[in-house]
Amino acid sequence: MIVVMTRWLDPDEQRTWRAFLTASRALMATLDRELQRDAGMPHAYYEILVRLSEAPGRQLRMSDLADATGGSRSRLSHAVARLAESGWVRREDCPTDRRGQVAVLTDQGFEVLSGAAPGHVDGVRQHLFDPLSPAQIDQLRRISEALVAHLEPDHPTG
Amino acid sequence: MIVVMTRWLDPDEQRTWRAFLTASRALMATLDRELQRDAGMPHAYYEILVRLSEAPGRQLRMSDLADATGGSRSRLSHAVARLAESGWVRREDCPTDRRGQVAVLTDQGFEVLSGAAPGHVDGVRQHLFDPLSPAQIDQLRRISEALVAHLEPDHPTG
DNA sequence: GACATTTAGTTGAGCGTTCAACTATATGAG
DNA sequence: CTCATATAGTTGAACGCTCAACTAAATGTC
Repeated sequence: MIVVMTRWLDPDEQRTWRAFLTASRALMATLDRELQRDAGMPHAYYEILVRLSEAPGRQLRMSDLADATGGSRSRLSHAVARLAESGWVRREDCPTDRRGQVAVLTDQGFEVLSGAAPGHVDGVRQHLFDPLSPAQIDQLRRISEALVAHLEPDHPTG
Repeated sequence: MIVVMTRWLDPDEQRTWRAFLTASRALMATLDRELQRDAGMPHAYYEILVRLSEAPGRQLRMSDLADATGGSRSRLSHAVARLAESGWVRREDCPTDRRGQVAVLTDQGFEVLSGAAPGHVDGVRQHLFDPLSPAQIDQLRRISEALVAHLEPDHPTG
């Protein structure tokens, strides 16, 4: 039996990891707080509305919506239930698969989204893009895509 | 009254923002799941133990610990209560400020941390550092530090 | 065509975070 | 010294997410 020793993070890696942790956490916390304050919804719910608004007919199968927003089916089920209570999303039976459900963005949901979007985009600009140079923005895209490509293969969906 | 139009994200910015969102979410979700599975605690709690283990006497004032882990005092209060239930952290009155509390890492807490650390570091390596080139790792540090510098100034602490 | 397996989605409990309200002590102004 | 204010920390409710267990319908196999 061979036990491979853990290679610890050297000071530079330590610094990178903690900076990344602090930055992404602070960024998400800030955007979440802004969205909660201005639109009364967390960022995760905003994203659901965005994906629906972009889909043909402003509707999407639950599974597709779950994949698009990168969460479990369970999470989406709860989230759509909540969004339906608010009147921003409506559920419909899927005509082609009797197990399926389709989430539909309501007109009211579209209104709310339209009201929230400008402020949110301003926030993303202010907190993410403005502090970075064009070169850094490009680097961030490549880095993120490399990480996604590496992580995606096997992520459980609950 | 002047209303400044929101400048929407162009396709490139859109792509960068979504990639970053997906990457950081998937990364944190993965590390969280691994830590929960291997050590029975979420990443946020692991971080609390790490900070305590690094402090002189393995102890820290609640406020300092809250700042170090980048969360609200309320969150820390709840978290330390939970960690104390597990026997990993102990509270003590602060000798110099009678309002104050000191969180102390217990020997058992140190053991648990020592057991969890190798697996977690492996995870960070595997999911964050391995997919990136040395240049990208350097870029990520600079980008993260720029974002932190821009965000830190005013973040409410609840 | 019957039966095992897979897929779609829901449900409820448990947990961690947020928010607002609160207690208690420390600090600063007059 | 006194009173207003600021700081340290806690508390409970509301909320969103995870996990495991579950129902129901679709698909593959013999």
